[in-house]
Amino acid sequence: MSAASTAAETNELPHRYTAAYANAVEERWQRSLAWPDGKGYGHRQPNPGEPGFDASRPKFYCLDMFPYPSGAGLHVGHPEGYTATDIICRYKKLKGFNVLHPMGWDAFGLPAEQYAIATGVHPEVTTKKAIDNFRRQLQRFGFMYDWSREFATIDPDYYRWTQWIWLKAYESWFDPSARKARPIAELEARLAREDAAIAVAGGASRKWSACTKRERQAHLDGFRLAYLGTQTVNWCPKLGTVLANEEVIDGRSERGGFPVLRMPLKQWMFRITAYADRLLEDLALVDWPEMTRTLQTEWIGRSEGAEIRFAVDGDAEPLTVFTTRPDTLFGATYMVVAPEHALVAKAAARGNAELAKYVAWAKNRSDIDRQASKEKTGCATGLHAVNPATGARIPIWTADYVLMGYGTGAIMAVPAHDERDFEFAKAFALPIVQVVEIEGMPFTGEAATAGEGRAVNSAGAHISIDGLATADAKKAVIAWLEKQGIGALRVNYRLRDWLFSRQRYWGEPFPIVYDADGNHHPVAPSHLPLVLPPLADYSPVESDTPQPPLAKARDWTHTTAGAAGVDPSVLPPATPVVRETNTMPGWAGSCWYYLRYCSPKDASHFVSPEAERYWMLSHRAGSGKSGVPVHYDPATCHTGGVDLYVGGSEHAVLHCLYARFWHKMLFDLGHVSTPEPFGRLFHQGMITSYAFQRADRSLVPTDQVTEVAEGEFVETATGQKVAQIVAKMSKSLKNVINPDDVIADYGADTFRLYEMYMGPLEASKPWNTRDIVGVFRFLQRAWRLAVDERTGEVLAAAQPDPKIEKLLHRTIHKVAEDIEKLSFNTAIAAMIELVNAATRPQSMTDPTQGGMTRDQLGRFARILWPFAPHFADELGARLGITRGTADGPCGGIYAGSWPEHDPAMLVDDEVEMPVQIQGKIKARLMVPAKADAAAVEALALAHADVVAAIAGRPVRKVVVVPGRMVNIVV
RNA sequence: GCCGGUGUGGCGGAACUGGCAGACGCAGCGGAUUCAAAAUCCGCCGCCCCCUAAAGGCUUGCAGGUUCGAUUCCUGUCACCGGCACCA
Repeated sequence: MSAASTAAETNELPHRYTAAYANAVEERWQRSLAWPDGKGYGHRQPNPGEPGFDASRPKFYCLDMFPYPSGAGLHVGHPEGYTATDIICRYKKLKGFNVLHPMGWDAFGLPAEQYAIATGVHPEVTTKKAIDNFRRQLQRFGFMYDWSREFATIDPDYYRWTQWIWLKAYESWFDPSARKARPIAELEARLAREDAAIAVAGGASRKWSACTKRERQAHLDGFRLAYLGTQTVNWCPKLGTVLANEEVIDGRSERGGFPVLRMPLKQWMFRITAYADRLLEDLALVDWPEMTRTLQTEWIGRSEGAEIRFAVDGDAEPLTVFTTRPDTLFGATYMVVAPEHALVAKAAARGNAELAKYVAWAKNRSDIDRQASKEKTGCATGLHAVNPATGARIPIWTADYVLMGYGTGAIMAVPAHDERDFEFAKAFALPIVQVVEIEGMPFTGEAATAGEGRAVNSAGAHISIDGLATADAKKAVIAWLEKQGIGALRVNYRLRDWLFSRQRYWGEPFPIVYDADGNHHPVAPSHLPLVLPPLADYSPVESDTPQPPLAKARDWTHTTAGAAGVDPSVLPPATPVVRETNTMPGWAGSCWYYLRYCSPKDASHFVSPEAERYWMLSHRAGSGKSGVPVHYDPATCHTGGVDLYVGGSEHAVLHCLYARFWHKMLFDLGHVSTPEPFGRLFHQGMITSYAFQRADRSLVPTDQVTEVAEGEFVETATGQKVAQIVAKMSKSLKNVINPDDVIADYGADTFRLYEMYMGPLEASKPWNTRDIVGVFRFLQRAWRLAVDERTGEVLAAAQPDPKIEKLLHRTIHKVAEDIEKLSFNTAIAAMIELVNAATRPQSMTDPTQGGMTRDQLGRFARILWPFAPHFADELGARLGITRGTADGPCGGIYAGSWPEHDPAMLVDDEVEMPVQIQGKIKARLMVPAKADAAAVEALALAHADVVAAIAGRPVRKVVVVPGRMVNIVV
């Protein structure tokens, strides 16, 4: 299948565009455009204020999702998005934009650490090797990144600022009245000024001035955006680490089968829930795929309802629940609390053995198990609550279908109108009372009826809502609850605060120390970075209590406040302290990397304010403003951020939500100028591969299959027929394509063209090696059109062919339009059509006849340049239009030189119009493009074929769409 | 179960705002060139009916609807893919 030529051909046609020739051309251009420092090649984009910066040009910030360099190198999915962004960036350069297109490495995290533990090679070594390999591969594709801006998240110069941003969150709180983050010092000053009463340990409250420093600190800690909180996690003592839910099966670790405990663990959290509403609202302002916005909306999961406090028999503390259906309060016949709920512990303390047993069982039941079996389980607590509407004494149960992490971890159960409550009531013989009548859904007692309707059986001594529609009933109940002081309107979110600690080595250390009393204190920003200490043994510790690997670095963890860099006003320098040994999760570094690219070398800011403003802030199209805005103005500015962000939809929720959260914090604190990080987001589809499937749906590796006939495959060993299907590429199926091999066989330009020609960028599509030759032949044909394969001389027509000139204008127009739409497959199709039309027939012996003129070839080279840059640069050089120096604005073809097209060339004088009768085409007719409807109708009705088809029937109606078609109804 | 997406020739795909379905590429077939082959150039190429051709009929997952006209809009339905999943 190799496109390599034979030796004989090479001798005869030394300038034939073969794979070897393409590779030589590509490597030569990559060398000739290389920067003297050897750090890359291509386009270096200066910042405002730097030499060579042109303020008159518009800006375009285009970003690829941060790659995680694995030891396996690039797979064919990586270059798909990267080629797309390279095309649009090169196009924007030809259109005269200042283009920021950076690349770097997301290099902390679990995969590298697991690999290191398995191989015994330090993650720093393997990670750096993987980065070097990734960079080499990306450069071989000819992607014109600004390599002068490259960095990795593991660089101390970078994670210094990751730690700095985390400290900003630590030092801030969310002010609900202003709906934004503010320095916590402002809160502290206000509390002192107002001498506010604050809650202190033991449930008492005390004036600020009467509180101890500790009490004040504890109060403030409850407001921090980065705070120490407790969350139930899957802890595996044997593995010495926390496990994700999907890594736990039947209470045991997926790997090794070791017992896993669900235990509460104190860890660093982010108060992302404070931003839930803004994260939701601002989704309306960004140009993102509808699907992604929907996913984030559902992830945040806003729901409106009420909080209701039920009095508990024999307990001063009420039981608070959240419900979206306060109108069904009369139907609440029992209560359920999560097994982790504080009330359960109180009840169990009375010596209820059965309850204790149930709770112990439920607590260790993993989420996976709960999902596998939705059979209702539970246990009565022996406690009772009072339904405030009916005054009835109702039992309080505990059951694991109520989740501690949502709402208040407690519900009022309305079995008549909630499927889950109904199942539970049936299982434990609890009373069921209908309180809503739904049209078309009579309540029979056989099943719950969920939905809106009218309240029934809802009249009591204190409140009556009978007959009210659900919406009104809700309002009435909430108003009554508020008046009684036992409830209120409340908004609840599915989104939970973000667990930000990992018991792992390969991550950013937290700039935090603890004193002897366990109080935490920040490291002063001036002492950053807090460098990850080198550790020879970074494998997890087997233990019943979490002991992160960093705990082994005793010399590092045990230090003094002064040595750690704690401000002397906070702790005296000689105070012994212990460092935080958890590290940040893999997400940390990717939450703000797009900002660092704006000024990657700035030693005094995480991003230079001027650079940040230039690249991130812009006026909205049609706002009538131009130039760089001074500050964000919602009336005239774009929501902001990166102009085009391209990456897979697997990051649609977590990464894109976390980054938005960080960005909004920084925006509130005045460190960035836009409310959103990514103005426009696009997901490229997945590149799949063919795989083979037996009749029983099991899969067969590709190398164990033989094609016996066109499209017919059998398993080689058994001769059984197998079906060809589309599947993800995987090592086990042996259907993985290595980009290096494809480049060797066809060259990088062909690879780029093939991936863009496969189909729409957003669609997932199967790799088919057989199809690559199509775009390779296109390049060969284009080369042959312009260059003599024997001599290497340019072959140009002396005179332009008017038909080709017209087609060239149309192609220029279409390619520009399609690039703007990211419709690269159709842009390439248009260029193929142009080249096919201009190709000389074999019978044409005089090369100055046919083909294109030098000028036409030059314009063609420019529109091809974004797609196949090496080819276009080589052609451009032969035509004398390529500068070919490393520091040119584009490296190759000139910036701002996208060819003009003449709009007059896009219209035809005469058009062919089909004539339909009853919607079926019966004739075709050539009419002047400007002909009016009446004239076209007359021409159509006079046409011989039309007359014959009408066959004397009366014409009832004639529809004429000028320039399109004629439809005659008889 | 819920939400979202996608279904077009042998294959990947194209089609503006409801207006000629199948651009372009692959595969296949035929021809020119060649001693021959490769490469190249030219042409054919949705399905059915048919010896062939003309003519005709059918065709955008399936069944309906709206319309002069539907791949496009609406209703129902099937299949596949993705996400969420006891969220009160």
